Amino acid sequence: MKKEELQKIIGNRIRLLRESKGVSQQVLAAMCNFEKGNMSRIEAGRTNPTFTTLYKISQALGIKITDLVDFE
Amino acid sequence: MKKEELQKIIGNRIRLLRESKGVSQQVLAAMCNFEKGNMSRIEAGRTNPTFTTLYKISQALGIKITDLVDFE
DNA sequence: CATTAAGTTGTCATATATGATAACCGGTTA
DNA sequence: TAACCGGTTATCATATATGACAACTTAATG
Repeated sequence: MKKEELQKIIGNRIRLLRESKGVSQQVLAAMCNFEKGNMSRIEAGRTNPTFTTLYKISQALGIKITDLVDFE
Repeated sequence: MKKEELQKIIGNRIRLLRESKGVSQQVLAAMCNFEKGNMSRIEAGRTNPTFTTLYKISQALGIKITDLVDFE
């Protein structure tokens, strides 16, 4: 599995979960203490997030990180 | 939860899983296409691995990434 | 039409992950 | 003792994540 593909997968998963919670990128980003533009990049798969970034997002979404990375 | 703490948690988890498979850092690192020194850093919690690095490690360990990040 | 909200994109500085190399340590084994 | 193995640590160059900011688009709303 190639890097860009993985980034898209995790990005799409974050988007899916975020939308299921009915929260905007803006709000979710703020809960993670960063800007909406950065959240957009992550969801678009244009970055390879670190473990701690994924953890922050999972916390903000109110889910476990295991559920955040649960794909395939 | 602070960054360093999270890094240690994931590092310890990788070590635990690696040892349970009875494989050395050297061998696991090679399966991930990097050097043993880098695996040592990750396990020691001295780095904040990216999503793709965690994925590579989970694949090398023959487990799902959900199981790799399954802690607490 | 003007304003606002949501999202995208480009750019920047700074921090740090990655991957490699080498030196080193402790234990084991020939 | 010497050689080897598993692991640690320091250091380096390079790539890229992070976080912030601004400009832009589109859609909805006053």
